[in-house]
Amino acid sequence: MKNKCWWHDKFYNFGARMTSTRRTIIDILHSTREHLSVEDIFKKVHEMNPSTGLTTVYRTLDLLEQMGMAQKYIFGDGKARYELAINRKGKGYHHHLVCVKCKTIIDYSDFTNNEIELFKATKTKLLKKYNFKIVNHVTYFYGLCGKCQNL
Amino acid sequence: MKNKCWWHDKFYNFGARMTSTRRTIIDILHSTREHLSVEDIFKKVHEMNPSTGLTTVYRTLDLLEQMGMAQKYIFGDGKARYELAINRKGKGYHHHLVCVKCKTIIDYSDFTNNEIELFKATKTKLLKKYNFKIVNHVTYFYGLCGKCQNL
DNA sequence: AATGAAAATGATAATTGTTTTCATATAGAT
DNA sequence: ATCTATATGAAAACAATTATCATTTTCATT
Ligand SMILES: [Mn+2]
Ligand SMILES: [Mn+2]
Ligand SMILES: [Zn+2]
Ligand SMILES: [Zn+2]
Repeated sequence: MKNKCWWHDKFYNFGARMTSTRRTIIDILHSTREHLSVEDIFKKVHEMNPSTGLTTVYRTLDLLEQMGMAQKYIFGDGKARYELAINRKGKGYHHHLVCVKCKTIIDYSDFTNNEIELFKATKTKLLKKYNFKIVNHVTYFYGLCGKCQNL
Repeated sequence: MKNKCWWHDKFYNFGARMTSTRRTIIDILHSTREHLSVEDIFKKVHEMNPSTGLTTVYRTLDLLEQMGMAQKYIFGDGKARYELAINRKGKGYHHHLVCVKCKTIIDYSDFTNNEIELFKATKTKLLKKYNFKIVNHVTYFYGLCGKCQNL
């Protein structure tokens, strides 16, 4: 692994090394808008380098999550799914709409000011009332996507 | 199983029968404020009737969820947890605060009018914008409980 | 460029939570 | 009391994830 890239330092500061498999996985996550399962990612890695083991994919995703570079989701189909926390388009924090029928996942990030305000208020309230310090929150909206409503 | 109870009809309408194990499990869920794992529930059932199998506990919880009597949660420790949807104290829909350190789970149900209003608005917005029909939503607040903040 | 210690990897086995299977037992309508 | 659909328990199967350990790779130091 010769040439550096922007995340080299991130890894270094975390006491981790940059390897080609890790870079491949980051690239894969970068290049999709989907919420890939570990198996999905493994298959894609395998196309580039068939000698890579599934274990390494698990370990890398775990690392990325700990570094705050990736988000892990458990939508309810029994397998973890991952997404870059900060992607190329700067898409940051967002929620998810999960179709209970076809399992499609839609990102929902266009929050209204009202929604943003409210979260801040809730944060304050929970700290006061329950002495609970929120570091993040996750919301899943379950329902029916357009297609599935007409079946 | 002789005497009827209030949920007898609920079962009947669902084409399900009332059995002593099912009643035991409902009682267990009724008598706690915790979010019990399947294993937790199995242990308690086992105290009352050691011949009950774990499979039946799984099956019963599944049934209760399908009937809308229980809620299943996956908080992130890899095991499902259950809670009665409508309990004796009439506690209904609520969110959860999950301490990332000690894994304590706190119920959070005292929503402000503002919060309730906003959810309705969001529901409408999502239907309009994504043509997505929400049937329910789940929010997990992750953070540090009072105790764990001072460690 | 060669060296060496720390970190990463892959193959395999082990673990864990959950589901399936199937023969037997039970609920509850008749 | 009888009968049939439903529920059950034991065991095996399953699927996702994690642990183990010998080998390879990274990268700071020579
Ligand atoms: Mn997303
Ligand atoms: Mn709860
Ligand atoms: Zn759908
Ligand atoms: Zn805590």
